Amino acid sequence: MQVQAMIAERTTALTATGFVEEVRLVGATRSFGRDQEVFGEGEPSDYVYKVASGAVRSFRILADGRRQISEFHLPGDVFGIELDDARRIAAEAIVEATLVVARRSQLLADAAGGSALWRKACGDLRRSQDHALTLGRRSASERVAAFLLEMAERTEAGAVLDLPMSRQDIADYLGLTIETVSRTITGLQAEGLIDARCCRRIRLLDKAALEELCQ
Amino acid sequence: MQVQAMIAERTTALTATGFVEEVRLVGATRSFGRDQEVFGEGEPSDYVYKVASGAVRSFRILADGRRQISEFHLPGDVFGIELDDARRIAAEAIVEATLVVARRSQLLADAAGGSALWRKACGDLRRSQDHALTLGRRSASERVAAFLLEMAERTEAGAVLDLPMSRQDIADYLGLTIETVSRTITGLQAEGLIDARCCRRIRLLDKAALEELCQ
DNA sequence: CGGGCGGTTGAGGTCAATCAATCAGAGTGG
DNA sequence: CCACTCTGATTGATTGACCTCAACCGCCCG
Repeated sequence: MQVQAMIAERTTALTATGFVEEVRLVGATRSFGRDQEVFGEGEPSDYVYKVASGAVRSFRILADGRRQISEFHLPGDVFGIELDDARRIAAEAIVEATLVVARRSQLLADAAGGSALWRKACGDLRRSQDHALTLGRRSASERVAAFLLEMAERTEAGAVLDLPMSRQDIADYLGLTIETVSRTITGLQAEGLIDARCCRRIRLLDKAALEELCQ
Repeated sequence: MQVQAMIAERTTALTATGFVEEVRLVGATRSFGRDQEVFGEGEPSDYVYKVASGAVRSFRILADGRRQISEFHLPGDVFGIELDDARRIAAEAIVEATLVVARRSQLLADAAGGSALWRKACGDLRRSQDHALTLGRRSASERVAAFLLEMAERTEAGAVLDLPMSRQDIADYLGLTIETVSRTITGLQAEGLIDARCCRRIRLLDKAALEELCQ
C-alpha cells in the first residue's frame, strides 16, 4: 500500500485573526481500508499524519469496551501528534483513506513549524473544550444538532452533508447510543429541521433552528 | 490590588519523557477574592496568568445558564492563553487567589518559549481529551473517582485531599448535578473507599479501588 | 433464497435529574 | 445566650431522558 509519491504542501486557513500558516507535512502517502488501524494505543508515536482523502477517527476505549471518539479527521487535517513517545489515543480509517505520513522528529525539528504547531494544538484544544461542553451539558438533540453543524462547517458543505461515519461512530463521538442518535435524527426530521432520507446524506433544512438548539 | 513585585520563575516538571521546561511567566502579581472574575467571555485576551496561590476555574456558560467547567487551575498552572483575540472561556477565582499576570504579546514573542508553549498546549489538550472521555462515557461514581484521583495527583497530596472547590463546581466539572455528586461521595464513603466527613477534606482510603473504578 | 450489515422502531428498565425538605455551620444581632 | 438568617451540603421522593434488549426493515451480495 506504500505509494512512493512525495508530497510537499503549504496551505493557508482562515481563522478569526486572518490567514495563518498551517502545519506543513512532507512524506509518502499510504492508503488505508475501511476500519483499518492507523495506529493503536500504546504504540510508539513516531509518525504524524495528514488526511489527503477519506476520513479517520481518533478514540479511546475503556476496559469494558466503551468507546469515546475524541475527533474526526477530515481531508486537510493533521493528526497523530503526541507529546509522549507512546500513543494514548488510537486511530482508524472510517472509510477508504489516503494519508500523508511524516516522521514526528522531522516535524518537531522544523523550527519554522514551531508557531504553526502551537496554533494547531490550540485549535485542537478549543475543539476538545467545545466537545467537553457538549458531552457534559447538552441534551441528545442538542448534541446531534451541534454535530451536524460542526460537520457542515468543517466540510464547507452547503445544506447537503455527506457523512463518512456510521451511526455508531456518531454515537461514540456524542456520548450517546446508536439508538438515541437514530431516534434523535428522526425527531429532527419530524420537526422539519433536517432531511435524512438517505442515512449518510443529510440536508440541513433550517440551520438557524439548529443553531438555536445549540445556543 | 496591583502588587508591584516582579517575579521571574523558571520551573521544571516531571513528565513521561523526563524533565522539560515549563512556560515561564514574568509579571506583576494580583489578588482576587472568592468568586471574583479574572476575565469574562468575549473580553480581549491580552493577558495570561499563572496561579501563585489559591485556585481558579475556567468555564463556559450556555444561554440558559448551564455551566461546564473545563479546567481547574492550581498553584503553578498557567492559564488564559488563547489563540484568538477574544476570550471564548471565562475564569473566576474559586478561593482567595494570587496570580502572576503577564502580557500575551510578551509571552508569544519569547522565542525560547515556543517549544514550552506547544508542550503546554499538548498537555492541556490531553487533559481535555481525558475529560471528554469521562463526560462522554463514564458513570457518576466513575466520574467522581476520576476527579478525586486527578486532584490527588495534581496537588501531589498523599491520602488527604483538601479541595478548594464547592460541590457545585465539582458537579459542573463532571457534568452532573450537585445532588448526584453529594450522593456519589456518600456512596463511596459507605463502600469504604473514601472518608469525607468534612465536606472539602477528603481522605482517599483505597486508591487502588478508586483506580479500578476508572479502569 | 438466505444471511449479514447498517439503520430504525418499540417496550421496558435504569440512572441521574428534578423538586423539595432537612441539616450543619458561620455569621449577625437582640 | 438564643433566635434568626444564609449558605453549602445532604437526603428523600418522584420524574424523565436515555439506555437496554429485541424485533424489524431495506439493501447488498453470494
